[in-house]
Amino acid sequence: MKMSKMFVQTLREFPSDAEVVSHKMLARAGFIKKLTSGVYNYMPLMWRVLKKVENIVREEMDRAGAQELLMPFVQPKELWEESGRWDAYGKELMRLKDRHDRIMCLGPTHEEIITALARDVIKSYKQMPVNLYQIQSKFRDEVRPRYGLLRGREFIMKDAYSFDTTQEGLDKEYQNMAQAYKRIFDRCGLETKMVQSDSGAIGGSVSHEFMVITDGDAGENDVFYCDCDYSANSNHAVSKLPQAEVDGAKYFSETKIMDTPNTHSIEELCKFLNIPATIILKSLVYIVDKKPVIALIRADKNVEETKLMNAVGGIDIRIASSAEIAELMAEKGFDAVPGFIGPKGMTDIPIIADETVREMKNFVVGINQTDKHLVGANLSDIPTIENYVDIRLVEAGDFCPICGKPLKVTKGIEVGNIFQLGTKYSKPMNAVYLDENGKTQPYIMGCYGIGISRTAAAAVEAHNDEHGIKWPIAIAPYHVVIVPVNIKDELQMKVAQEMYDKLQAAGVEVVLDDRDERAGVKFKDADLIGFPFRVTAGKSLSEGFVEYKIRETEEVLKLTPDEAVQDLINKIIKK
RNA sequence: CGGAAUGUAGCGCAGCUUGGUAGCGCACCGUGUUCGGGUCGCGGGGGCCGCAGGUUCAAAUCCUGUCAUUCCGACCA
Repeated sequence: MKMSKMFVQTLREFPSDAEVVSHKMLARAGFIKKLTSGVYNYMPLMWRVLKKVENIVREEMDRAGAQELLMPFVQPKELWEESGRWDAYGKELMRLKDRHDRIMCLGPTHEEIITALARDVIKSYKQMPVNLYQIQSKFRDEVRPRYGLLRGREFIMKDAYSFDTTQEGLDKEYQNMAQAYKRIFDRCGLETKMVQSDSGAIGGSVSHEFMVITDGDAGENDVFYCDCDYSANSNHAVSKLPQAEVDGAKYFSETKIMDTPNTHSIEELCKFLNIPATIILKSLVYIVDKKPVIALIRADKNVEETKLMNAVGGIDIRIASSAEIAELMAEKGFDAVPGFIGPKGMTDIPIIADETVREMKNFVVGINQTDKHLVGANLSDIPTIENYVDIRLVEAGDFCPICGKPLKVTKGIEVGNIFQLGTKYSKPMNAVYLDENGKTQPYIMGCYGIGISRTAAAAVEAHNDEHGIKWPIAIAPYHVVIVPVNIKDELQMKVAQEMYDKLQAAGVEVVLDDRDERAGVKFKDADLIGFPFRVTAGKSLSEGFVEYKIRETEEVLKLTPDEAVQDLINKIIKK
């Protein structure tokens, strides 16, 4: 490729709407151009990168025994009603009408479609196991698109779906996919962690996310991990806690109601009573699927909302507003403001207690009276708790649940995920086969996603410096740029052209920067675009050398043109 | 969906307070100059000042509405 012909425009400055480094770099280097919020044109350089990621994914999926197909991007409402997700999925599902007023949606994922397809084709246990995948654009109408390709509304995704007759079969395929994912991200030059996670709206039980670990702003998820291999997303992490004072006996000799004026926060209450937060039972009101839920937890800890939501089997959760709390109090015949709420009298409302509550004794708890708390209370003094569930948000410094060492926390970008769906879709959609005994059974399903465009952006997050991108070789748009410093210098151009021809003949993807620009411009663009290698034909040609620069390490070698060509062929083609 | 800001040329911005010929830098075209880290000069082209109303002799500028974009929060792969 001649640089003079390339459809690309690098910018002198970063676009003002870019926040994270991958977005800034990709926009400035001419890889992407925004069409509208969260929707981007993939320019030729970007498309080359995306195709490379796709091909790695494709090769590894095929190698793992999966088969590629392509499903429709526009989907009918009816299938989503069958699975129950038409109402459950929320506003991210982009809904639209066709000319006959039939209601459709743009595919944010394809469980419904693949399940419907499978039930038409897979009639017998003999047709399984099977794993089907596709690579295509998805659309999710995100509330707030941002971070360029990391969180677009339209994005490219690989999604795979497996069908098995047994849980053992699913387990096996799940491991198979986990290994394929490891290979895929390794080949893309990305270091990832496989972490336990919540399965969110897709549903199911077991799931893991593949996270690119980054210290940049773009890491959206907290990942807790330990030297011993344990790692989990914050919405799924569990931990052991250090010993804490959980018996308030030395502060309270009897159980009684005490005046605690103006103690609206735990901090104020601690100060007023001169006690640690570990002997306060905190009561929080959440709204899960529009209905109130009370969460109880030791007051020095915080509730992890996804865990709480799962504990009551909901699909949507938020903390209650003070108006909603007031309404709830009025309904139950109390008159208390936040800060004095407690489980007392909360009949017909789910009360979920965290594991930390179990061992508390002689503690302080709200009793739904403003400016009062019950002190020296015990579990027998509050409504019977039927279920103790871990709903606690893990914090750095908590101890690893496996080995007991302190957990560390880091930020990660989720680039892939794997879920065990079980019969979550096959059952409601009546997607069944006949087993060996001629009995009808639902498929046991799994699903496996990789964000293709997000992976490319994550690679930029992980590989850049102040000058621009440093693409890993496997997904770089081109391997090498050859820069004749002055295109009017016949020797420089001749050597550059010869190297270009040889590299191209050997299968190296090479760009010849034949633009009539000053050296500085070409060097800046080469760094910005992020070619892994740059070969400069310039003044040292008088001594018979070209300059050979490795973008990743900034290492510069003086080689003869033939040596440079050979070295590149060795590194890129023969690797 | 709550809070905040911004819409002026492909990109980055000024002008708006105090209404009166639409500007600057980069990019683009022509030309000369320079030639190893975003040269320098001269000459050009390109804008319904987001959109719609209103006030006014006159609106990028003032008023109202609307749309879009971005940031913080909540949510989310």
